[in-house]
Amino acid sequence: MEIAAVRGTRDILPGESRLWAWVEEAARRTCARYHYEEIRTPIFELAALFARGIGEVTDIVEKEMYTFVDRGGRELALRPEGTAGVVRAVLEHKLYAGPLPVKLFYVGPMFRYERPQAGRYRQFTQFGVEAFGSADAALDAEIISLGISFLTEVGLKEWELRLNSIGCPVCRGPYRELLRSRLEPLRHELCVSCQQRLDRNPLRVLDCKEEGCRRLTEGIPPIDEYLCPECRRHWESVQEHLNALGIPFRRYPRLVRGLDYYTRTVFELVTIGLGSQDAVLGGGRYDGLAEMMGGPSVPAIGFAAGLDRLLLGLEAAGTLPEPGPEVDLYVARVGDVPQAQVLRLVTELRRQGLRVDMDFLGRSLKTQMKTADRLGAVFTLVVGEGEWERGEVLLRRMSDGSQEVLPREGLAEKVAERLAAAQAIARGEV
RNA sequence: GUGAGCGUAGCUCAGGUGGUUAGAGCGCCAGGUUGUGGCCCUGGAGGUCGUGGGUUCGAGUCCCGUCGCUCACCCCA
Repeated sequence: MEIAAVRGTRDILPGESRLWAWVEEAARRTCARYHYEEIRTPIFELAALFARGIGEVTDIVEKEMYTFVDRGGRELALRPEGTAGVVRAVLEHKLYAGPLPVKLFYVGPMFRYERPQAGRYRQFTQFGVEAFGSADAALDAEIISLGISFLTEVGLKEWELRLNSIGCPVCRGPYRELLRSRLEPLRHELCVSCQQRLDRNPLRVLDCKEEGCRRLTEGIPPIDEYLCPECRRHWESVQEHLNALGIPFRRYPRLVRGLDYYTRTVFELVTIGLGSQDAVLGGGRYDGLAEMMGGPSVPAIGFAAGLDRLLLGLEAAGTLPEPGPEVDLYVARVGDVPQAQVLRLVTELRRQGLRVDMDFLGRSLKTQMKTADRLGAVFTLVVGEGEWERGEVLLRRMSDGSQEVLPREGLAEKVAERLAAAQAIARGEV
């Protein structure tokens, strides 16, 4: 086999796929509780959408997009994140003209051309939430609360909420200039990438991990001391709401995030045990994005959670759910019973709603039992020559090995009864 | 794009200083019980040692290239 899954992509095999279904269900359940509804947007869009939405000078747009030209000459790109497409859809369908706020979520694959490493893939899956049409700080708190509810729902207990406000264009301008004027004289002492950041997006110097850069920026007052009155009020209100909800957070002045569209609130939920890719959920407010994309001014806030990363974190924490039984019933065939009749019986049982499998390899009873055991079958139905000729089958309860002979007629109902009883006992209800 | 580490059975890995038929555990299949799972025992199948070249009487082992994977930087979920 010389053809393998391409770099940065991977197959989710049975065993892991059940975990994905479980995480996505948790996301859907959580969204339902907060009344956020699902939106499904295309996996590819015009490349210009992302350039305009995310920012021309971001790494994502400059070097990480999967772009291609289709047969019609359109410049397209696989979506590198979810927000731009959702905003496009909201504008295109004028959802902002309906009941507000518009509260949406999505789950699906995103694509970025980066070097893969732990918790980072070229195709990865994000669960994201966006709310449009309100600048109320209570909505910021709701979104953050939703994010935490989701993490709680999947059993992630160790997290830290990092929170900051990066203001609006009005207050960010002067602060950017302050940064420039303070750092320009020290330019040669900054790391190479920070020297570039100084020209392009000075805010990003703040979250550089280089020790040297950190020291140089230590004395600079945090951005939240430079917020305009409206942004300051919003920032304080967000914190008050979180306090009222009992959600602990850490003010994190260095948190600025890399996407251009953020305004005011930015936040990150980080987890432990994930190496350097520990941010499992991140987002913020983007009040200017709709307008930047040619629509009316629609304030909005959202987050995206990396599900690949989240699953890694849960695995590291050892809190993933145990696999349950794969079938309710395994049907074992012994002797000269025609396979066609067994298949028919199995199909009847399945039509009753039971989860049933059977042997297709003509293996020994012992091996079939072993298979039933491995699948976690609650019962094994032994279809043997003798009983079959008398119109009977043998039902074995795997937990204790007890067996009973049942008539072939009306079997599905009987098995369903026994199964319900066994499951009630397993749940400790009896 | 930069740096480092690693490629041996389906999986996880052993294989001092080069030496004959390349091993283990788990998994799979069969048997021990001619109709009964978990535990145990026996046997079996399964490997171009990533790949190409070089050194050598001889390379899984040493050298170089190449491909792949992993981790980190960058950035981000």
